[in-house]
Amino acid sequence: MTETDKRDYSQTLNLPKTDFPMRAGLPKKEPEILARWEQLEIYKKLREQGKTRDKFVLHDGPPYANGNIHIGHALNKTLKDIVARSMQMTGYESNYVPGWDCHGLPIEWKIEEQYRAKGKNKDEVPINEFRQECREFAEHWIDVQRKEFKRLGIEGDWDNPYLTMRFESEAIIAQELMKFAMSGQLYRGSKPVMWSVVEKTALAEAEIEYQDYKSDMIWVKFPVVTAGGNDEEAVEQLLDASVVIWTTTPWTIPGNRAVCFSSRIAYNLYEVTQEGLPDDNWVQQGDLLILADALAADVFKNARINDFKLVRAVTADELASLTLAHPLADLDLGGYEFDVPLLDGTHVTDDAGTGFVHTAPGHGSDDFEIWMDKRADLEARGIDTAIPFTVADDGFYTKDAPGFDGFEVITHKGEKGKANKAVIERLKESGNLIGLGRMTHSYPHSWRSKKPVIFRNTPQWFVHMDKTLSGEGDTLRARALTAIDETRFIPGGGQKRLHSMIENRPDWVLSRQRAWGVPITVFIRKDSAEILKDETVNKRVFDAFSAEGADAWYADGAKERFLGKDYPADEWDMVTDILDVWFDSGSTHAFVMEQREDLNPKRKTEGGNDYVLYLEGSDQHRGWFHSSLLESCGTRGHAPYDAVLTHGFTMAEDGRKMSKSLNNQVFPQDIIKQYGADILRLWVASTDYWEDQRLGQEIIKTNVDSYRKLRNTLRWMLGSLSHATGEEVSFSEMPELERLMLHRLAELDEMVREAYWEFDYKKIFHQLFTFMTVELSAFYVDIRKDALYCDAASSTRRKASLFVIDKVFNCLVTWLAPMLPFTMDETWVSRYGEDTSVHLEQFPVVPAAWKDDVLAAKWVKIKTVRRVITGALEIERREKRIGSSLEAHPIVHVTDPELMKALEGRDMADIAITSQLTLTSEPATSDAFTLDDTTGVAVVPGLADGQKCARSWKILPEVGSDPDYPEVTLRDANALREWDAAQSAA
RNA sequence: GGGCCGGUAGCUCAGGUGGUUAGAGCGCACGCCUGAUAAGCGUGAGGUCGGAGGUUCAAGUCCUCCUCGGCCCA
Repeated sequence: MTETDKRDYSQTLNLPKTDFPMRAGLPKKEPEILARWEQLEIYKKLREQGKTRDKFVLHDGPPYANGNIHIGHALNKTLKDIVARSMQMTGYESNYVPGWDCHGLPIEWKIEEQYRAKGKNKDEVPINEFRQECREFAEHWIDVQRKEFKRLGIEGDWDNPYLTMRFESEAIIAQELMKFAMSGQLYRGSKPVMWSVVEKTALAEAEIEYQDYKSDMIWVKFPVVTAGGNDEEAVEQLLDASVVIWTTTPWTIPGNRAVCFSSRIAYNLYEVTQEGLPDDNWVQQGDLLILADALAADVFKNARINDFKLVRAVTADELASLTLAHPLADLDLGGYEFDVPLLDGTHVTDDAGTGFVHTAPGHGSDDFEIWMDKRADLEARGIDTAIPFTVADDGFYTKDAPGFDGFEVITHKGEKGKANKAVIERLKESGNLIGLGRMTHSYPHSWRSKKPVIFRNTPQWFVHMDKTLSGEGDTLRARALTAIDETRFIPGGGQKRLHSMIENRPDWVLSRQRAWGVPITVFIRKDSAEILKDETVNKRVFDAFSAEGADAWYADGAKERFLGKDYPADEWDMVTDILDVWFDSGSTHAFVMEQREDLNPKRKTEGGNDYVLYLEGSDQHRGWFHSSLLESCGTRGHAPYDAVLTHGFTMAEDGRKMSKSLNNQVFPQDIIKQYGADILRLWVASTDYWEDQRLGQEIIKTNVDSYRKLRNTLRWMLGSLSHATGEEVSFSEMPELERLMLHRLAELDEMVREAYWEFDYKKIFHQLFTFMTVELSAFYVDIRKDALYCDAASSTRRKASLFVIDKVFNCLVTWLAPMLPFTMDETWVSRYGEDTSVHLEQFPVVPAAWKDDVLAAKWVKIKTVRRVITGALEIERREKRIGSSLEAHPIVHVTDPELMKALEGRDMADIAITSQLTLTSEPATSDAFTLDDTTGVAVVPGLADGQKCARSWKILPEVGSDPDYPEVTLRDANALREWDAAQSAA
C-alpha cells in the first residue's frame, strides 16, 4: 500500500462533534441570549410553572435611583438572582420583583444644583413643581439602572417593578404612618439639627463643610448648690466651690441644662492663693475651683492667676452628687433658676478646656444624647427634661432665652450676631466669667452659602421605642428584639449586630424638613398640640394619595379638603415635614409584598409554607433590615422576613476600599464589555461574599481562566453527546467506573441542594469545578476517551459511558445555571435546541440508589495503585523511553492483599491508559518504582510489545491478526466491521 | 473613641468539638500528547496559617494584647 491508499481511520471514530465554540465571545453573545429569553417569555413561563408551588419570596431592597450602577449593585443583584433562580429550580415559586427608592435628599440636591446652574432659587418654585422634577429625575435613573441590571442577566419582573414614588406606594406609606399615629406610637418631640440661618433650613451632614472660623471662647463658673456625701466638712467645702466649664459658643449658655464630667478623668479642688489681685480681676484670692488635674494650670493662666494650690482630689462620686446653679441664675432674668446636674459622659476628655463640658441639649448632639439617656434619672431628681427652643429659625433668641430678646446668633447674611457679646456681658455682671479669648478652629459651614451653621433645637416626629402598647412589657423595642430572635440570620453574626442596635437605639425619628418625600400626614390641634385621630380623615388622605400621589398634601386647599366639615381648619395645623426615606423603604413589605398578588406570602406564622428572605449588604443592619423590622413590628407585631442574608463589601485587590483617588476602582460595565457578565457572576459565585471580597485585574483573570476550563469541559461533553442515542443501559450492566461517576453525582446532588439552601455558592462552585477538572476531565474522560472514540457502536461500555456523560451534563448545567445563566443556557440550547431553556428546568432528580459508598471506597484503592503506575511512567517519559503512556507495559506488583482485591476484575490497562499491563502479587525487586506514601505497590516499567494500532494507537501483539483489518487491534477490527456494514447499508 | 467582623501558598477557597510532615483548584515552571488543539494529560516549586505573648503533653484551631483592613456608630 502506498501512503495515499492508507485508510483515514479518524473518519471511523466517534470523535466529539459540536458547534459549541471554544471561545465564548460573551460580550457579543450575552445580549443575543437576553433577546432570546425575552422572546421565549421566560419570566412569564416561570410564573406559570410556579403557580401552585410554595413561595420563596426574595424581597428586593430598593437601590436609590440616582446614578449608574457600581460593583456593589452588581454583587447585590447577582446574589439575589442566584437565590431566586436556585429556589425556583428546587421547587419553589420564586418571583423576583425589583424595586427602587425614589424620594429623598440626594435627588433634591441634584435638582437644586440644576436650579443654581440656571440661576433659579428653589424657594421661588412651587413645591409640587419641584417635586415633579424630582420625580422625573428618578424616572430617568430607574430606566438606566434597569437596563444595567438586566444586562447582568438578572431575571425578574422588570416590566412591573415597584417604586416608592408610585401613587399607590405613597398612599400606603402615608397609611402606615397614620397607623403609628392612631396607635399612639407617634409623638412630637424635639432634637437639635444643623441649621443654616441664611437658608433657613436644616442641613444633613453631607451638606456641611468645615472651614476655619474665629470663635469667642469663655471660661465660666457654675457655683455648687448642693453636694452629697457623709463627710460634712467635705460637703461644706464643696458648697463654697464652683465647677468651671469652657466653651467656644457663648450664645449656647442660655440653653445650658447640665455639665458633663468623666469618671475616667482625675479632678481636684483648687484654691486661688494669689495676693494683691486688682479688684476688677474676675478671680479673687480664696476662690475655690474644681478642675481636671491635667488642665488646671492652663485654666489659671487664662484667668491671669499665677498662685494657686491644690486643696484635695474630688472623686467621681462626689462630682455625680453635685447640683450647680446656672451662671445667670442670680441676675433675676427669670428662667435660669433651675438645678444644673453633673452627668458622667464618655465623650468628655481632658485634652482641652477644663475637663467639664457645658451641656446644652438643644445645641449639640453629644449634649442631646446624654440628656436623653439620663432622662429617667433626671426626672426622678425633679429636673424638667424639656429641651428649650432658645433660638428661632431666623437666628434670633426666643422667649426661651430670657434676657436676650432682640439679639441674634447669626444674621440672615451669615455674619456673627450680637448674641455672644450679650451673653458675655451678662456673665460678667454675674461674676461667673473667669476667662475670655478668641480662637480659630474648624467649624461647620453650609455647603451652599459657605456661611457658618448652628445646632438648633427643632420639633421632630418620633416613634416611641419603650411605650407600652397592647399590654405589660409589650413595647416596640421588645417586639423587635423578639422578632430578631425568631429570624434566621446568614451569616449568624447579623443577629447579634441587629439585636444590640435595637437594644440601644433611641426613639425613632421619622421627620425631615424637606420637600421630596411622603409627607407626615398628621394634623395637630393648635391650642393643645393634640394629634388628630380620625379614620375618616385618614381615608380621605389615603384615597387622594392613591389617585393623585402625595402631591395632594401640598395642593391648594388641601387642609380644608382633608379635615372636612368636622374640624375647623383654623384650629388645626397641618404638618409639612416629610418622612425619612427609611420609613418609605421600611414599608415595602406593606405596599409591595402584601399588595402584590404575585407575592403576598403566607408564612409559617399564618399557617403557610411560604418563606421571605431579605438580602442586602451588611450596612443595612442600620438601614433597611432595621427600619423594616421597626415598621412591621409597630404595625403588625412581627418581622416582615423569615431570614436575613447579608453580604460584605467589595474591596480593591489589596483589600482596601475602592476609591477614585487611589485609581483602584473596578466598574461592572467595564468587565461586562471586556469579558461578559458571566465572568462577573463567576466571581460572585466563587467568592466568600459573607465577608468583604476583593476584586481587581488579577482576580478577574483567575476567573476568566476558570471559565475557560469549565467551558471546554462542557464543550467536550456536548461533542461526545452528539453520538448519544438516548439508549438506556441497565444499572447492573454498567461498568464500575460509570457507577462510580453516578455515585459521585449522587453525593454532589446532596451537597448542591444543601448548599443552595445555605446560600453557600462558593462551596458549590469550588466543588463542582474541582469535580469537573479532577474527576471528569483528568480521570474519567481521560480513561474513557478510548472506549468512546474507538469502541463499536454496539459496545455496552460505550453506551454506558454516554449515559453517564448525559447525566453528568444535565446535572452540571442545571446546577450551575443560577450562577452562570448565559453560558449554561447556551450550553443547554446547544444540546436541546433553540426552543428550550435551562432556566425552565428543575435540578434533576438523582436516584439515591446511585450512591454506593462501598464502591467508592474500593475505587480509592484503585486510584492509589493508579498513582504509582502514573508515577513510574513519568520517570520513563523523563528519560525519553516513552512519550505517550500507550507505549508502556508496566508490571504492577501488588503485595497488599486488600489493594489486590480491589483490582480484581478491573482492566487496569484501561484505567492507567496503557496498551498493556501485567498485575502480579509477587514482590518486586528493590529497584522497582514506589511512592513514599504508598506501601504494597511497586511498578516495573516496560515497553508494550507488538504493533501500534493505526486506529486506536494502542500497541498490542494482536495487531495484524485479523485478515480483514490487519492494521488494527481486534476490538478496532470489530468496530470497523460494524462501521463498514452500517455504511454500506446506508 | 465605641460595637461587630475579618486577615491560611501569586489568586480563589477547604481546614467538626485543639492531635501525625497545613490541603484543593487555578496560575507559574518543566515535560508529554497532537483525534477536546488559542485544547488535553502529567510532574514540580510555592505557606513558620497578620504579629507577640499565654493556656496545654500538643494550637491555624482556645485566651490576652498589638497590627492591618472593613461595616456601623460617635
